[in-house]
Amino acid sequence: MGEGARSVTAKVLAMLEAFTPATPDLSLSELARRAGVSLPTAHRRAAELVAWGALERGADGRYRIGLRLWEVAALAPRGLGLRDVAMPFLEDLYEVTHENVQLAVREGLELVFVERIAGRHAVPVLTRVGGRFALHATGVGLVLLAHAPVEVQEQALAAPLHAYTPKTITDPDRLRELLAAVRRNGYAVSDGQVTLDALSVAAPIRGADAAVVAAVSLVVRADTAEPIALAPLVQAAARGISRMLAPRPGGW
Amino acid sequence: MGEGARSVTAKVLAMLEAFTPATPDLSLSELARRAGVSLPTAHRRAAELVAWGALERGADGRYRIGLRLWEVAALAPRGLGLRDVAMPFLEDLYEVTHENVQLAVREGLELVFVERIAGRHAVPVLTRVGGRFALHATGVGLVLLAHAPVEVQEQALAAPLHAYTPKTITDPDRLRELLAAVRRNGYAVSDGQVTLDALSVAAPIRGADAAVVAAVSLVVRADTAEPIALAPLVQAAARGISRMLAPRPGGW
DNA sequence: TCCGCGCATTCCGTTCACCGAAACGGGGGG
DNA sequence: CCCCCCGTTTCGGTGAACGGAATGCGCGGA
Repeated sequence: MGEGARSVTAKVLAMLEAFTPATPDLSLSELARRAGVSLPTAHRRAAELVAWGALERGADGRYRIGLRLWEVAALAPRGLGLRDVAMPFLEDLYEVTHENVQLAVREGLELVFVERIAGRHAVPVLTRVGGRFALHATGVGLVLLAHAPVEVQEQALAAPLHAYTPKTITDPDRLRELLAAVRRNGYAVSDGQVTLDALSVAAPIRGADAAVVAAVSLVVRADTAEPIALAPLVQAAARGISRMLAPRPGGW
Repeated sequence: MGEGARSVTAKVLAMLEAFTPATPDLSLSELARRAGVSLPTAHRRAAELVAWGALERGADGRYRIGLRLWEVAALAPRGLGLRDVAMPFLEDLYEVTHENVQLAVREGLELVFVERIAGRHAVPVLTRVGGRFALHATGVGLVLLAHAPVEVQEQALAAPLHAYTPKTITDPDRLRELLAAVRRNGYAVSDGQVTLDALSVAAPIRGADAAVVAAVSLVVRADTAEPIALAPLVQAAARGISRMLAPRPGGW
């Protein structure tokens, strides 16, 4: 949001944005400070947001994101809309492997995790439904980047690429080659590129116009499987989901 | 929202609320009409919401709920926060049965579905993640109502109760008895009360202070199982989730 | 072809919704 | 007692927000 004079809408949105996974509940003063609005303004806007249900205020006086906001947000076609279509296929993939299954979409230069199914014994992963991550390291991220518009690819490669582990590929030229291989192979592999103990294989999901709109991946413990063995599974799930997203009356 | 003069925040929220499962995408005029704001106002506010990501405008000029809103809303403790905790148990329940698994919370006089896992061959159910439903007919609804504050129960029973099928219990006295049985038994059964072909068994999930904060259910095709056989499964899942919600450092 | 309708976008004079500094009261700690 | 932080309320000033009107566009029907 711009500095100085800000619209009411901008302030309200800034207040919603003040909540993060690290700060899921906030006092009024914290909320005002994080949103960059004065205390009385935060107080007034918060009262409205609470009355509507976008925020909830607990007995402790602290604010949290409210269920009503989530209800409305659940209508986002690229969020739960996509997830609803994909869910049966994600379930199948999970059931066969009992490993992490992830569904993600690209948002600008990042990915957003739309769904994640993980059993209790699956390898821990640094992802959260609704959370964002870089494109260049994860399996789903690589798929989304490989199929993104060229401008997006070049933009992503022009920025400094964070090295999550010694195996993360941060050299733009190497990454370009990798992205070309992803497009050629029809799947991406991320081996120890996010955490050293995790291997993920991801495949592209195509939407109504055959453009890649999301990616699905399996994340397993490194050294427990070969990517080649996992790829057909993941690709089958991706193809199934793509089929469901294909054009038809009232389609997505 | 009040009539006549309305705050900016109220108008913005009314615009978000204009989207429904039946109308997930709207033209500007439709959005303005549904939200009860003038066209220029809707145009201005929509532009801000789109810039921030709460709404997305497609090439067709139509507006949809945006991914950014969902990202923020994913932080709702009673939404995906609860779902994250419950997911492994829901998965277990799904895997044993391959039937519909549902997770819901109470919001006023209605329930909101927080999660739903359904295989491709499960009985069709009238539920949608993020959607609302009455309390008096579904398994999860009965559990939530049975454990709701007395004022809520009396309020719900005082309203006209919709009969989804001839088997739906709409008589307040009969419903009171049923709710008492739910509390006694530790689970609820809804047999043909929502759709004639569906039987659901639900159990309460308790939060940090042992109060019932959610309910989990299994929905199967009627006449394919006995509630008594399903109840222990559902209750085990509910107990597992409750355990994860129990007080502990940084707990939910 | 012309006309009517609905749509989306922009303009502009008016006004009241919104603002934040300040005040107030409460709680906790030294 | 003083200090600090918090949350809530007050109130005069003002500019952000408003909507009717105008404009231009596309579409369908006569």
